[in-house]
Amino acid sequence: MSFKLEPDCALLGILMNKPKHGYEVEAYLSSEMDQFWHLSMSQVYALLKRIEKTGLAVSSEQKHGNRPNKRVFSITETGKEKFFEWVYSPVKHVRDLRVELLAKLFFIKELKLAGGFSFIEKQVDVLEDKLSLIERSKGRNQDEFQVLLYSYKIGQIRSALSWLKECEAYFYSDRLK
Amino acid sequence: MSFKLEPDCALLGILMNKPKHGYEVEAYLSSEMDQFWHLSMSQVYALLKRIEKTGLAVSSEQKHGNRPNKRVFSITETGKEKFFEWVYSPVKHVRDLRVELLAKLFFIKELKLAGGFSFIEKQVDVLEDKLSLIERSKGRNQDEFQVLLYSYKIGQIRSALSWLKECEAYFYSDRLK
DNA sequence: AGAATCATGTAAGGGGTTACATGATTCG
DNA sequence: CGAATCATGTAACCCCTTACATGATTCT
Repeated sequence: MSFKLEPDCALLGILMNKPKHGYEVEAYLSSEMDQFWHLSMSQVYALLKRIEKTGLAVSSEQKHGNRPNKRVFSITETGKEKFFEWVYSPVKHVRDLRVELLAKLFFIKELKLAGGFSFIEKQVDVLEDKLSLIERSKGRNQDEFQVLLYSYKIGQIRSALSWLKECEAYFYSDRLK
Repeated sequence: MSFKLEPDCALLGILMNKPKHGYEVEAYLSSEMDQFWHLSMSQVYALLKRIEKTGLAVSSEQKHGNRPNKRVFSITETGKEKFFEWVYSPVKHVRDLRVELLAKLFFIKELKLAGGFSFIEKQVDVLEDKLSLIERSKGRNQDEFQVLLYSYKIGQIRSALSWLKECEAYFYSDRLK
């Protein structure tokens, strides 16, 4: 893992349905995902280049009239594997819920992938483990400031857990898969 | 503002009590602040250099025996102004509560600064404004996914707000200042 | 005619991480 | 005697942001 996975995997998700060129990817991002994630034009091109370099996608030029060529990126088999591995892995840190977990949920819904319900269960487990670890540490600790920090984390995790219940409702239709 | 304020201002806080050299700053960081914030040795040296370049601190070499010289950094008047401005400003984003707000609270307590209680009030106001904005947007919005995102944010802010009540208790002694 | 959209990038610059380089002293 | 601590940095590398450069087409 030589690069940060998050933005690359999300772009892979965008290429899952059909091959797209940079401008198209950006258009998709800003119309469908802008609510929770944003990438600049330049960054999209840079990431697509990186994704190609690491073998997760391949590109080919498409001519159209005398306008500049489009460089169309298609996801490879390796890319698909990477994407599925990513999309079904719960995030490890609470700070990654807002963007990365949202992105995963988005793709599971958007690409009509199976297992959304059980994916959320996995994320719940991760957070519950974290919660009980912190609660135990808090009990053992006397430092007032440290206790304040633990309280913060506990609050954030509890609120995330009850939000995940809402997410389960959103994925209710996948329940039997 | 040509640089990210957060780490620089925190280092300024460490220099507030007395001048320190790089190694000492790092030692302070890892013994007192490591619970919520970490900087590598190299990064400490780099940041101190930057702080000096921007006039927030000055350094002088101190010889001691035949060991390598210490470069001791002292905060300047400009640096102090910057620090006070930073330390009493509430953070604008929920994502900055965990590290940056904690750091501010830490310094207010550690340096026995006045106004901790009212600082927390300011932070509460910022979050309440954000909360009511989001709640209004949520009411107007029909998209299920967007609503899920709003729910997440609302949950995080509510939990942060009730945590700030705990912080007020921690700063109770400053109440009359 | 001028603005927005389509379409692709490069360049410069800042931020941060990890590894590397150096060397004395002090503790166990 | 070897490990940890004291003490300072540089170099390489990756990530991301902003600004810049180019040029056709289509909408108003």
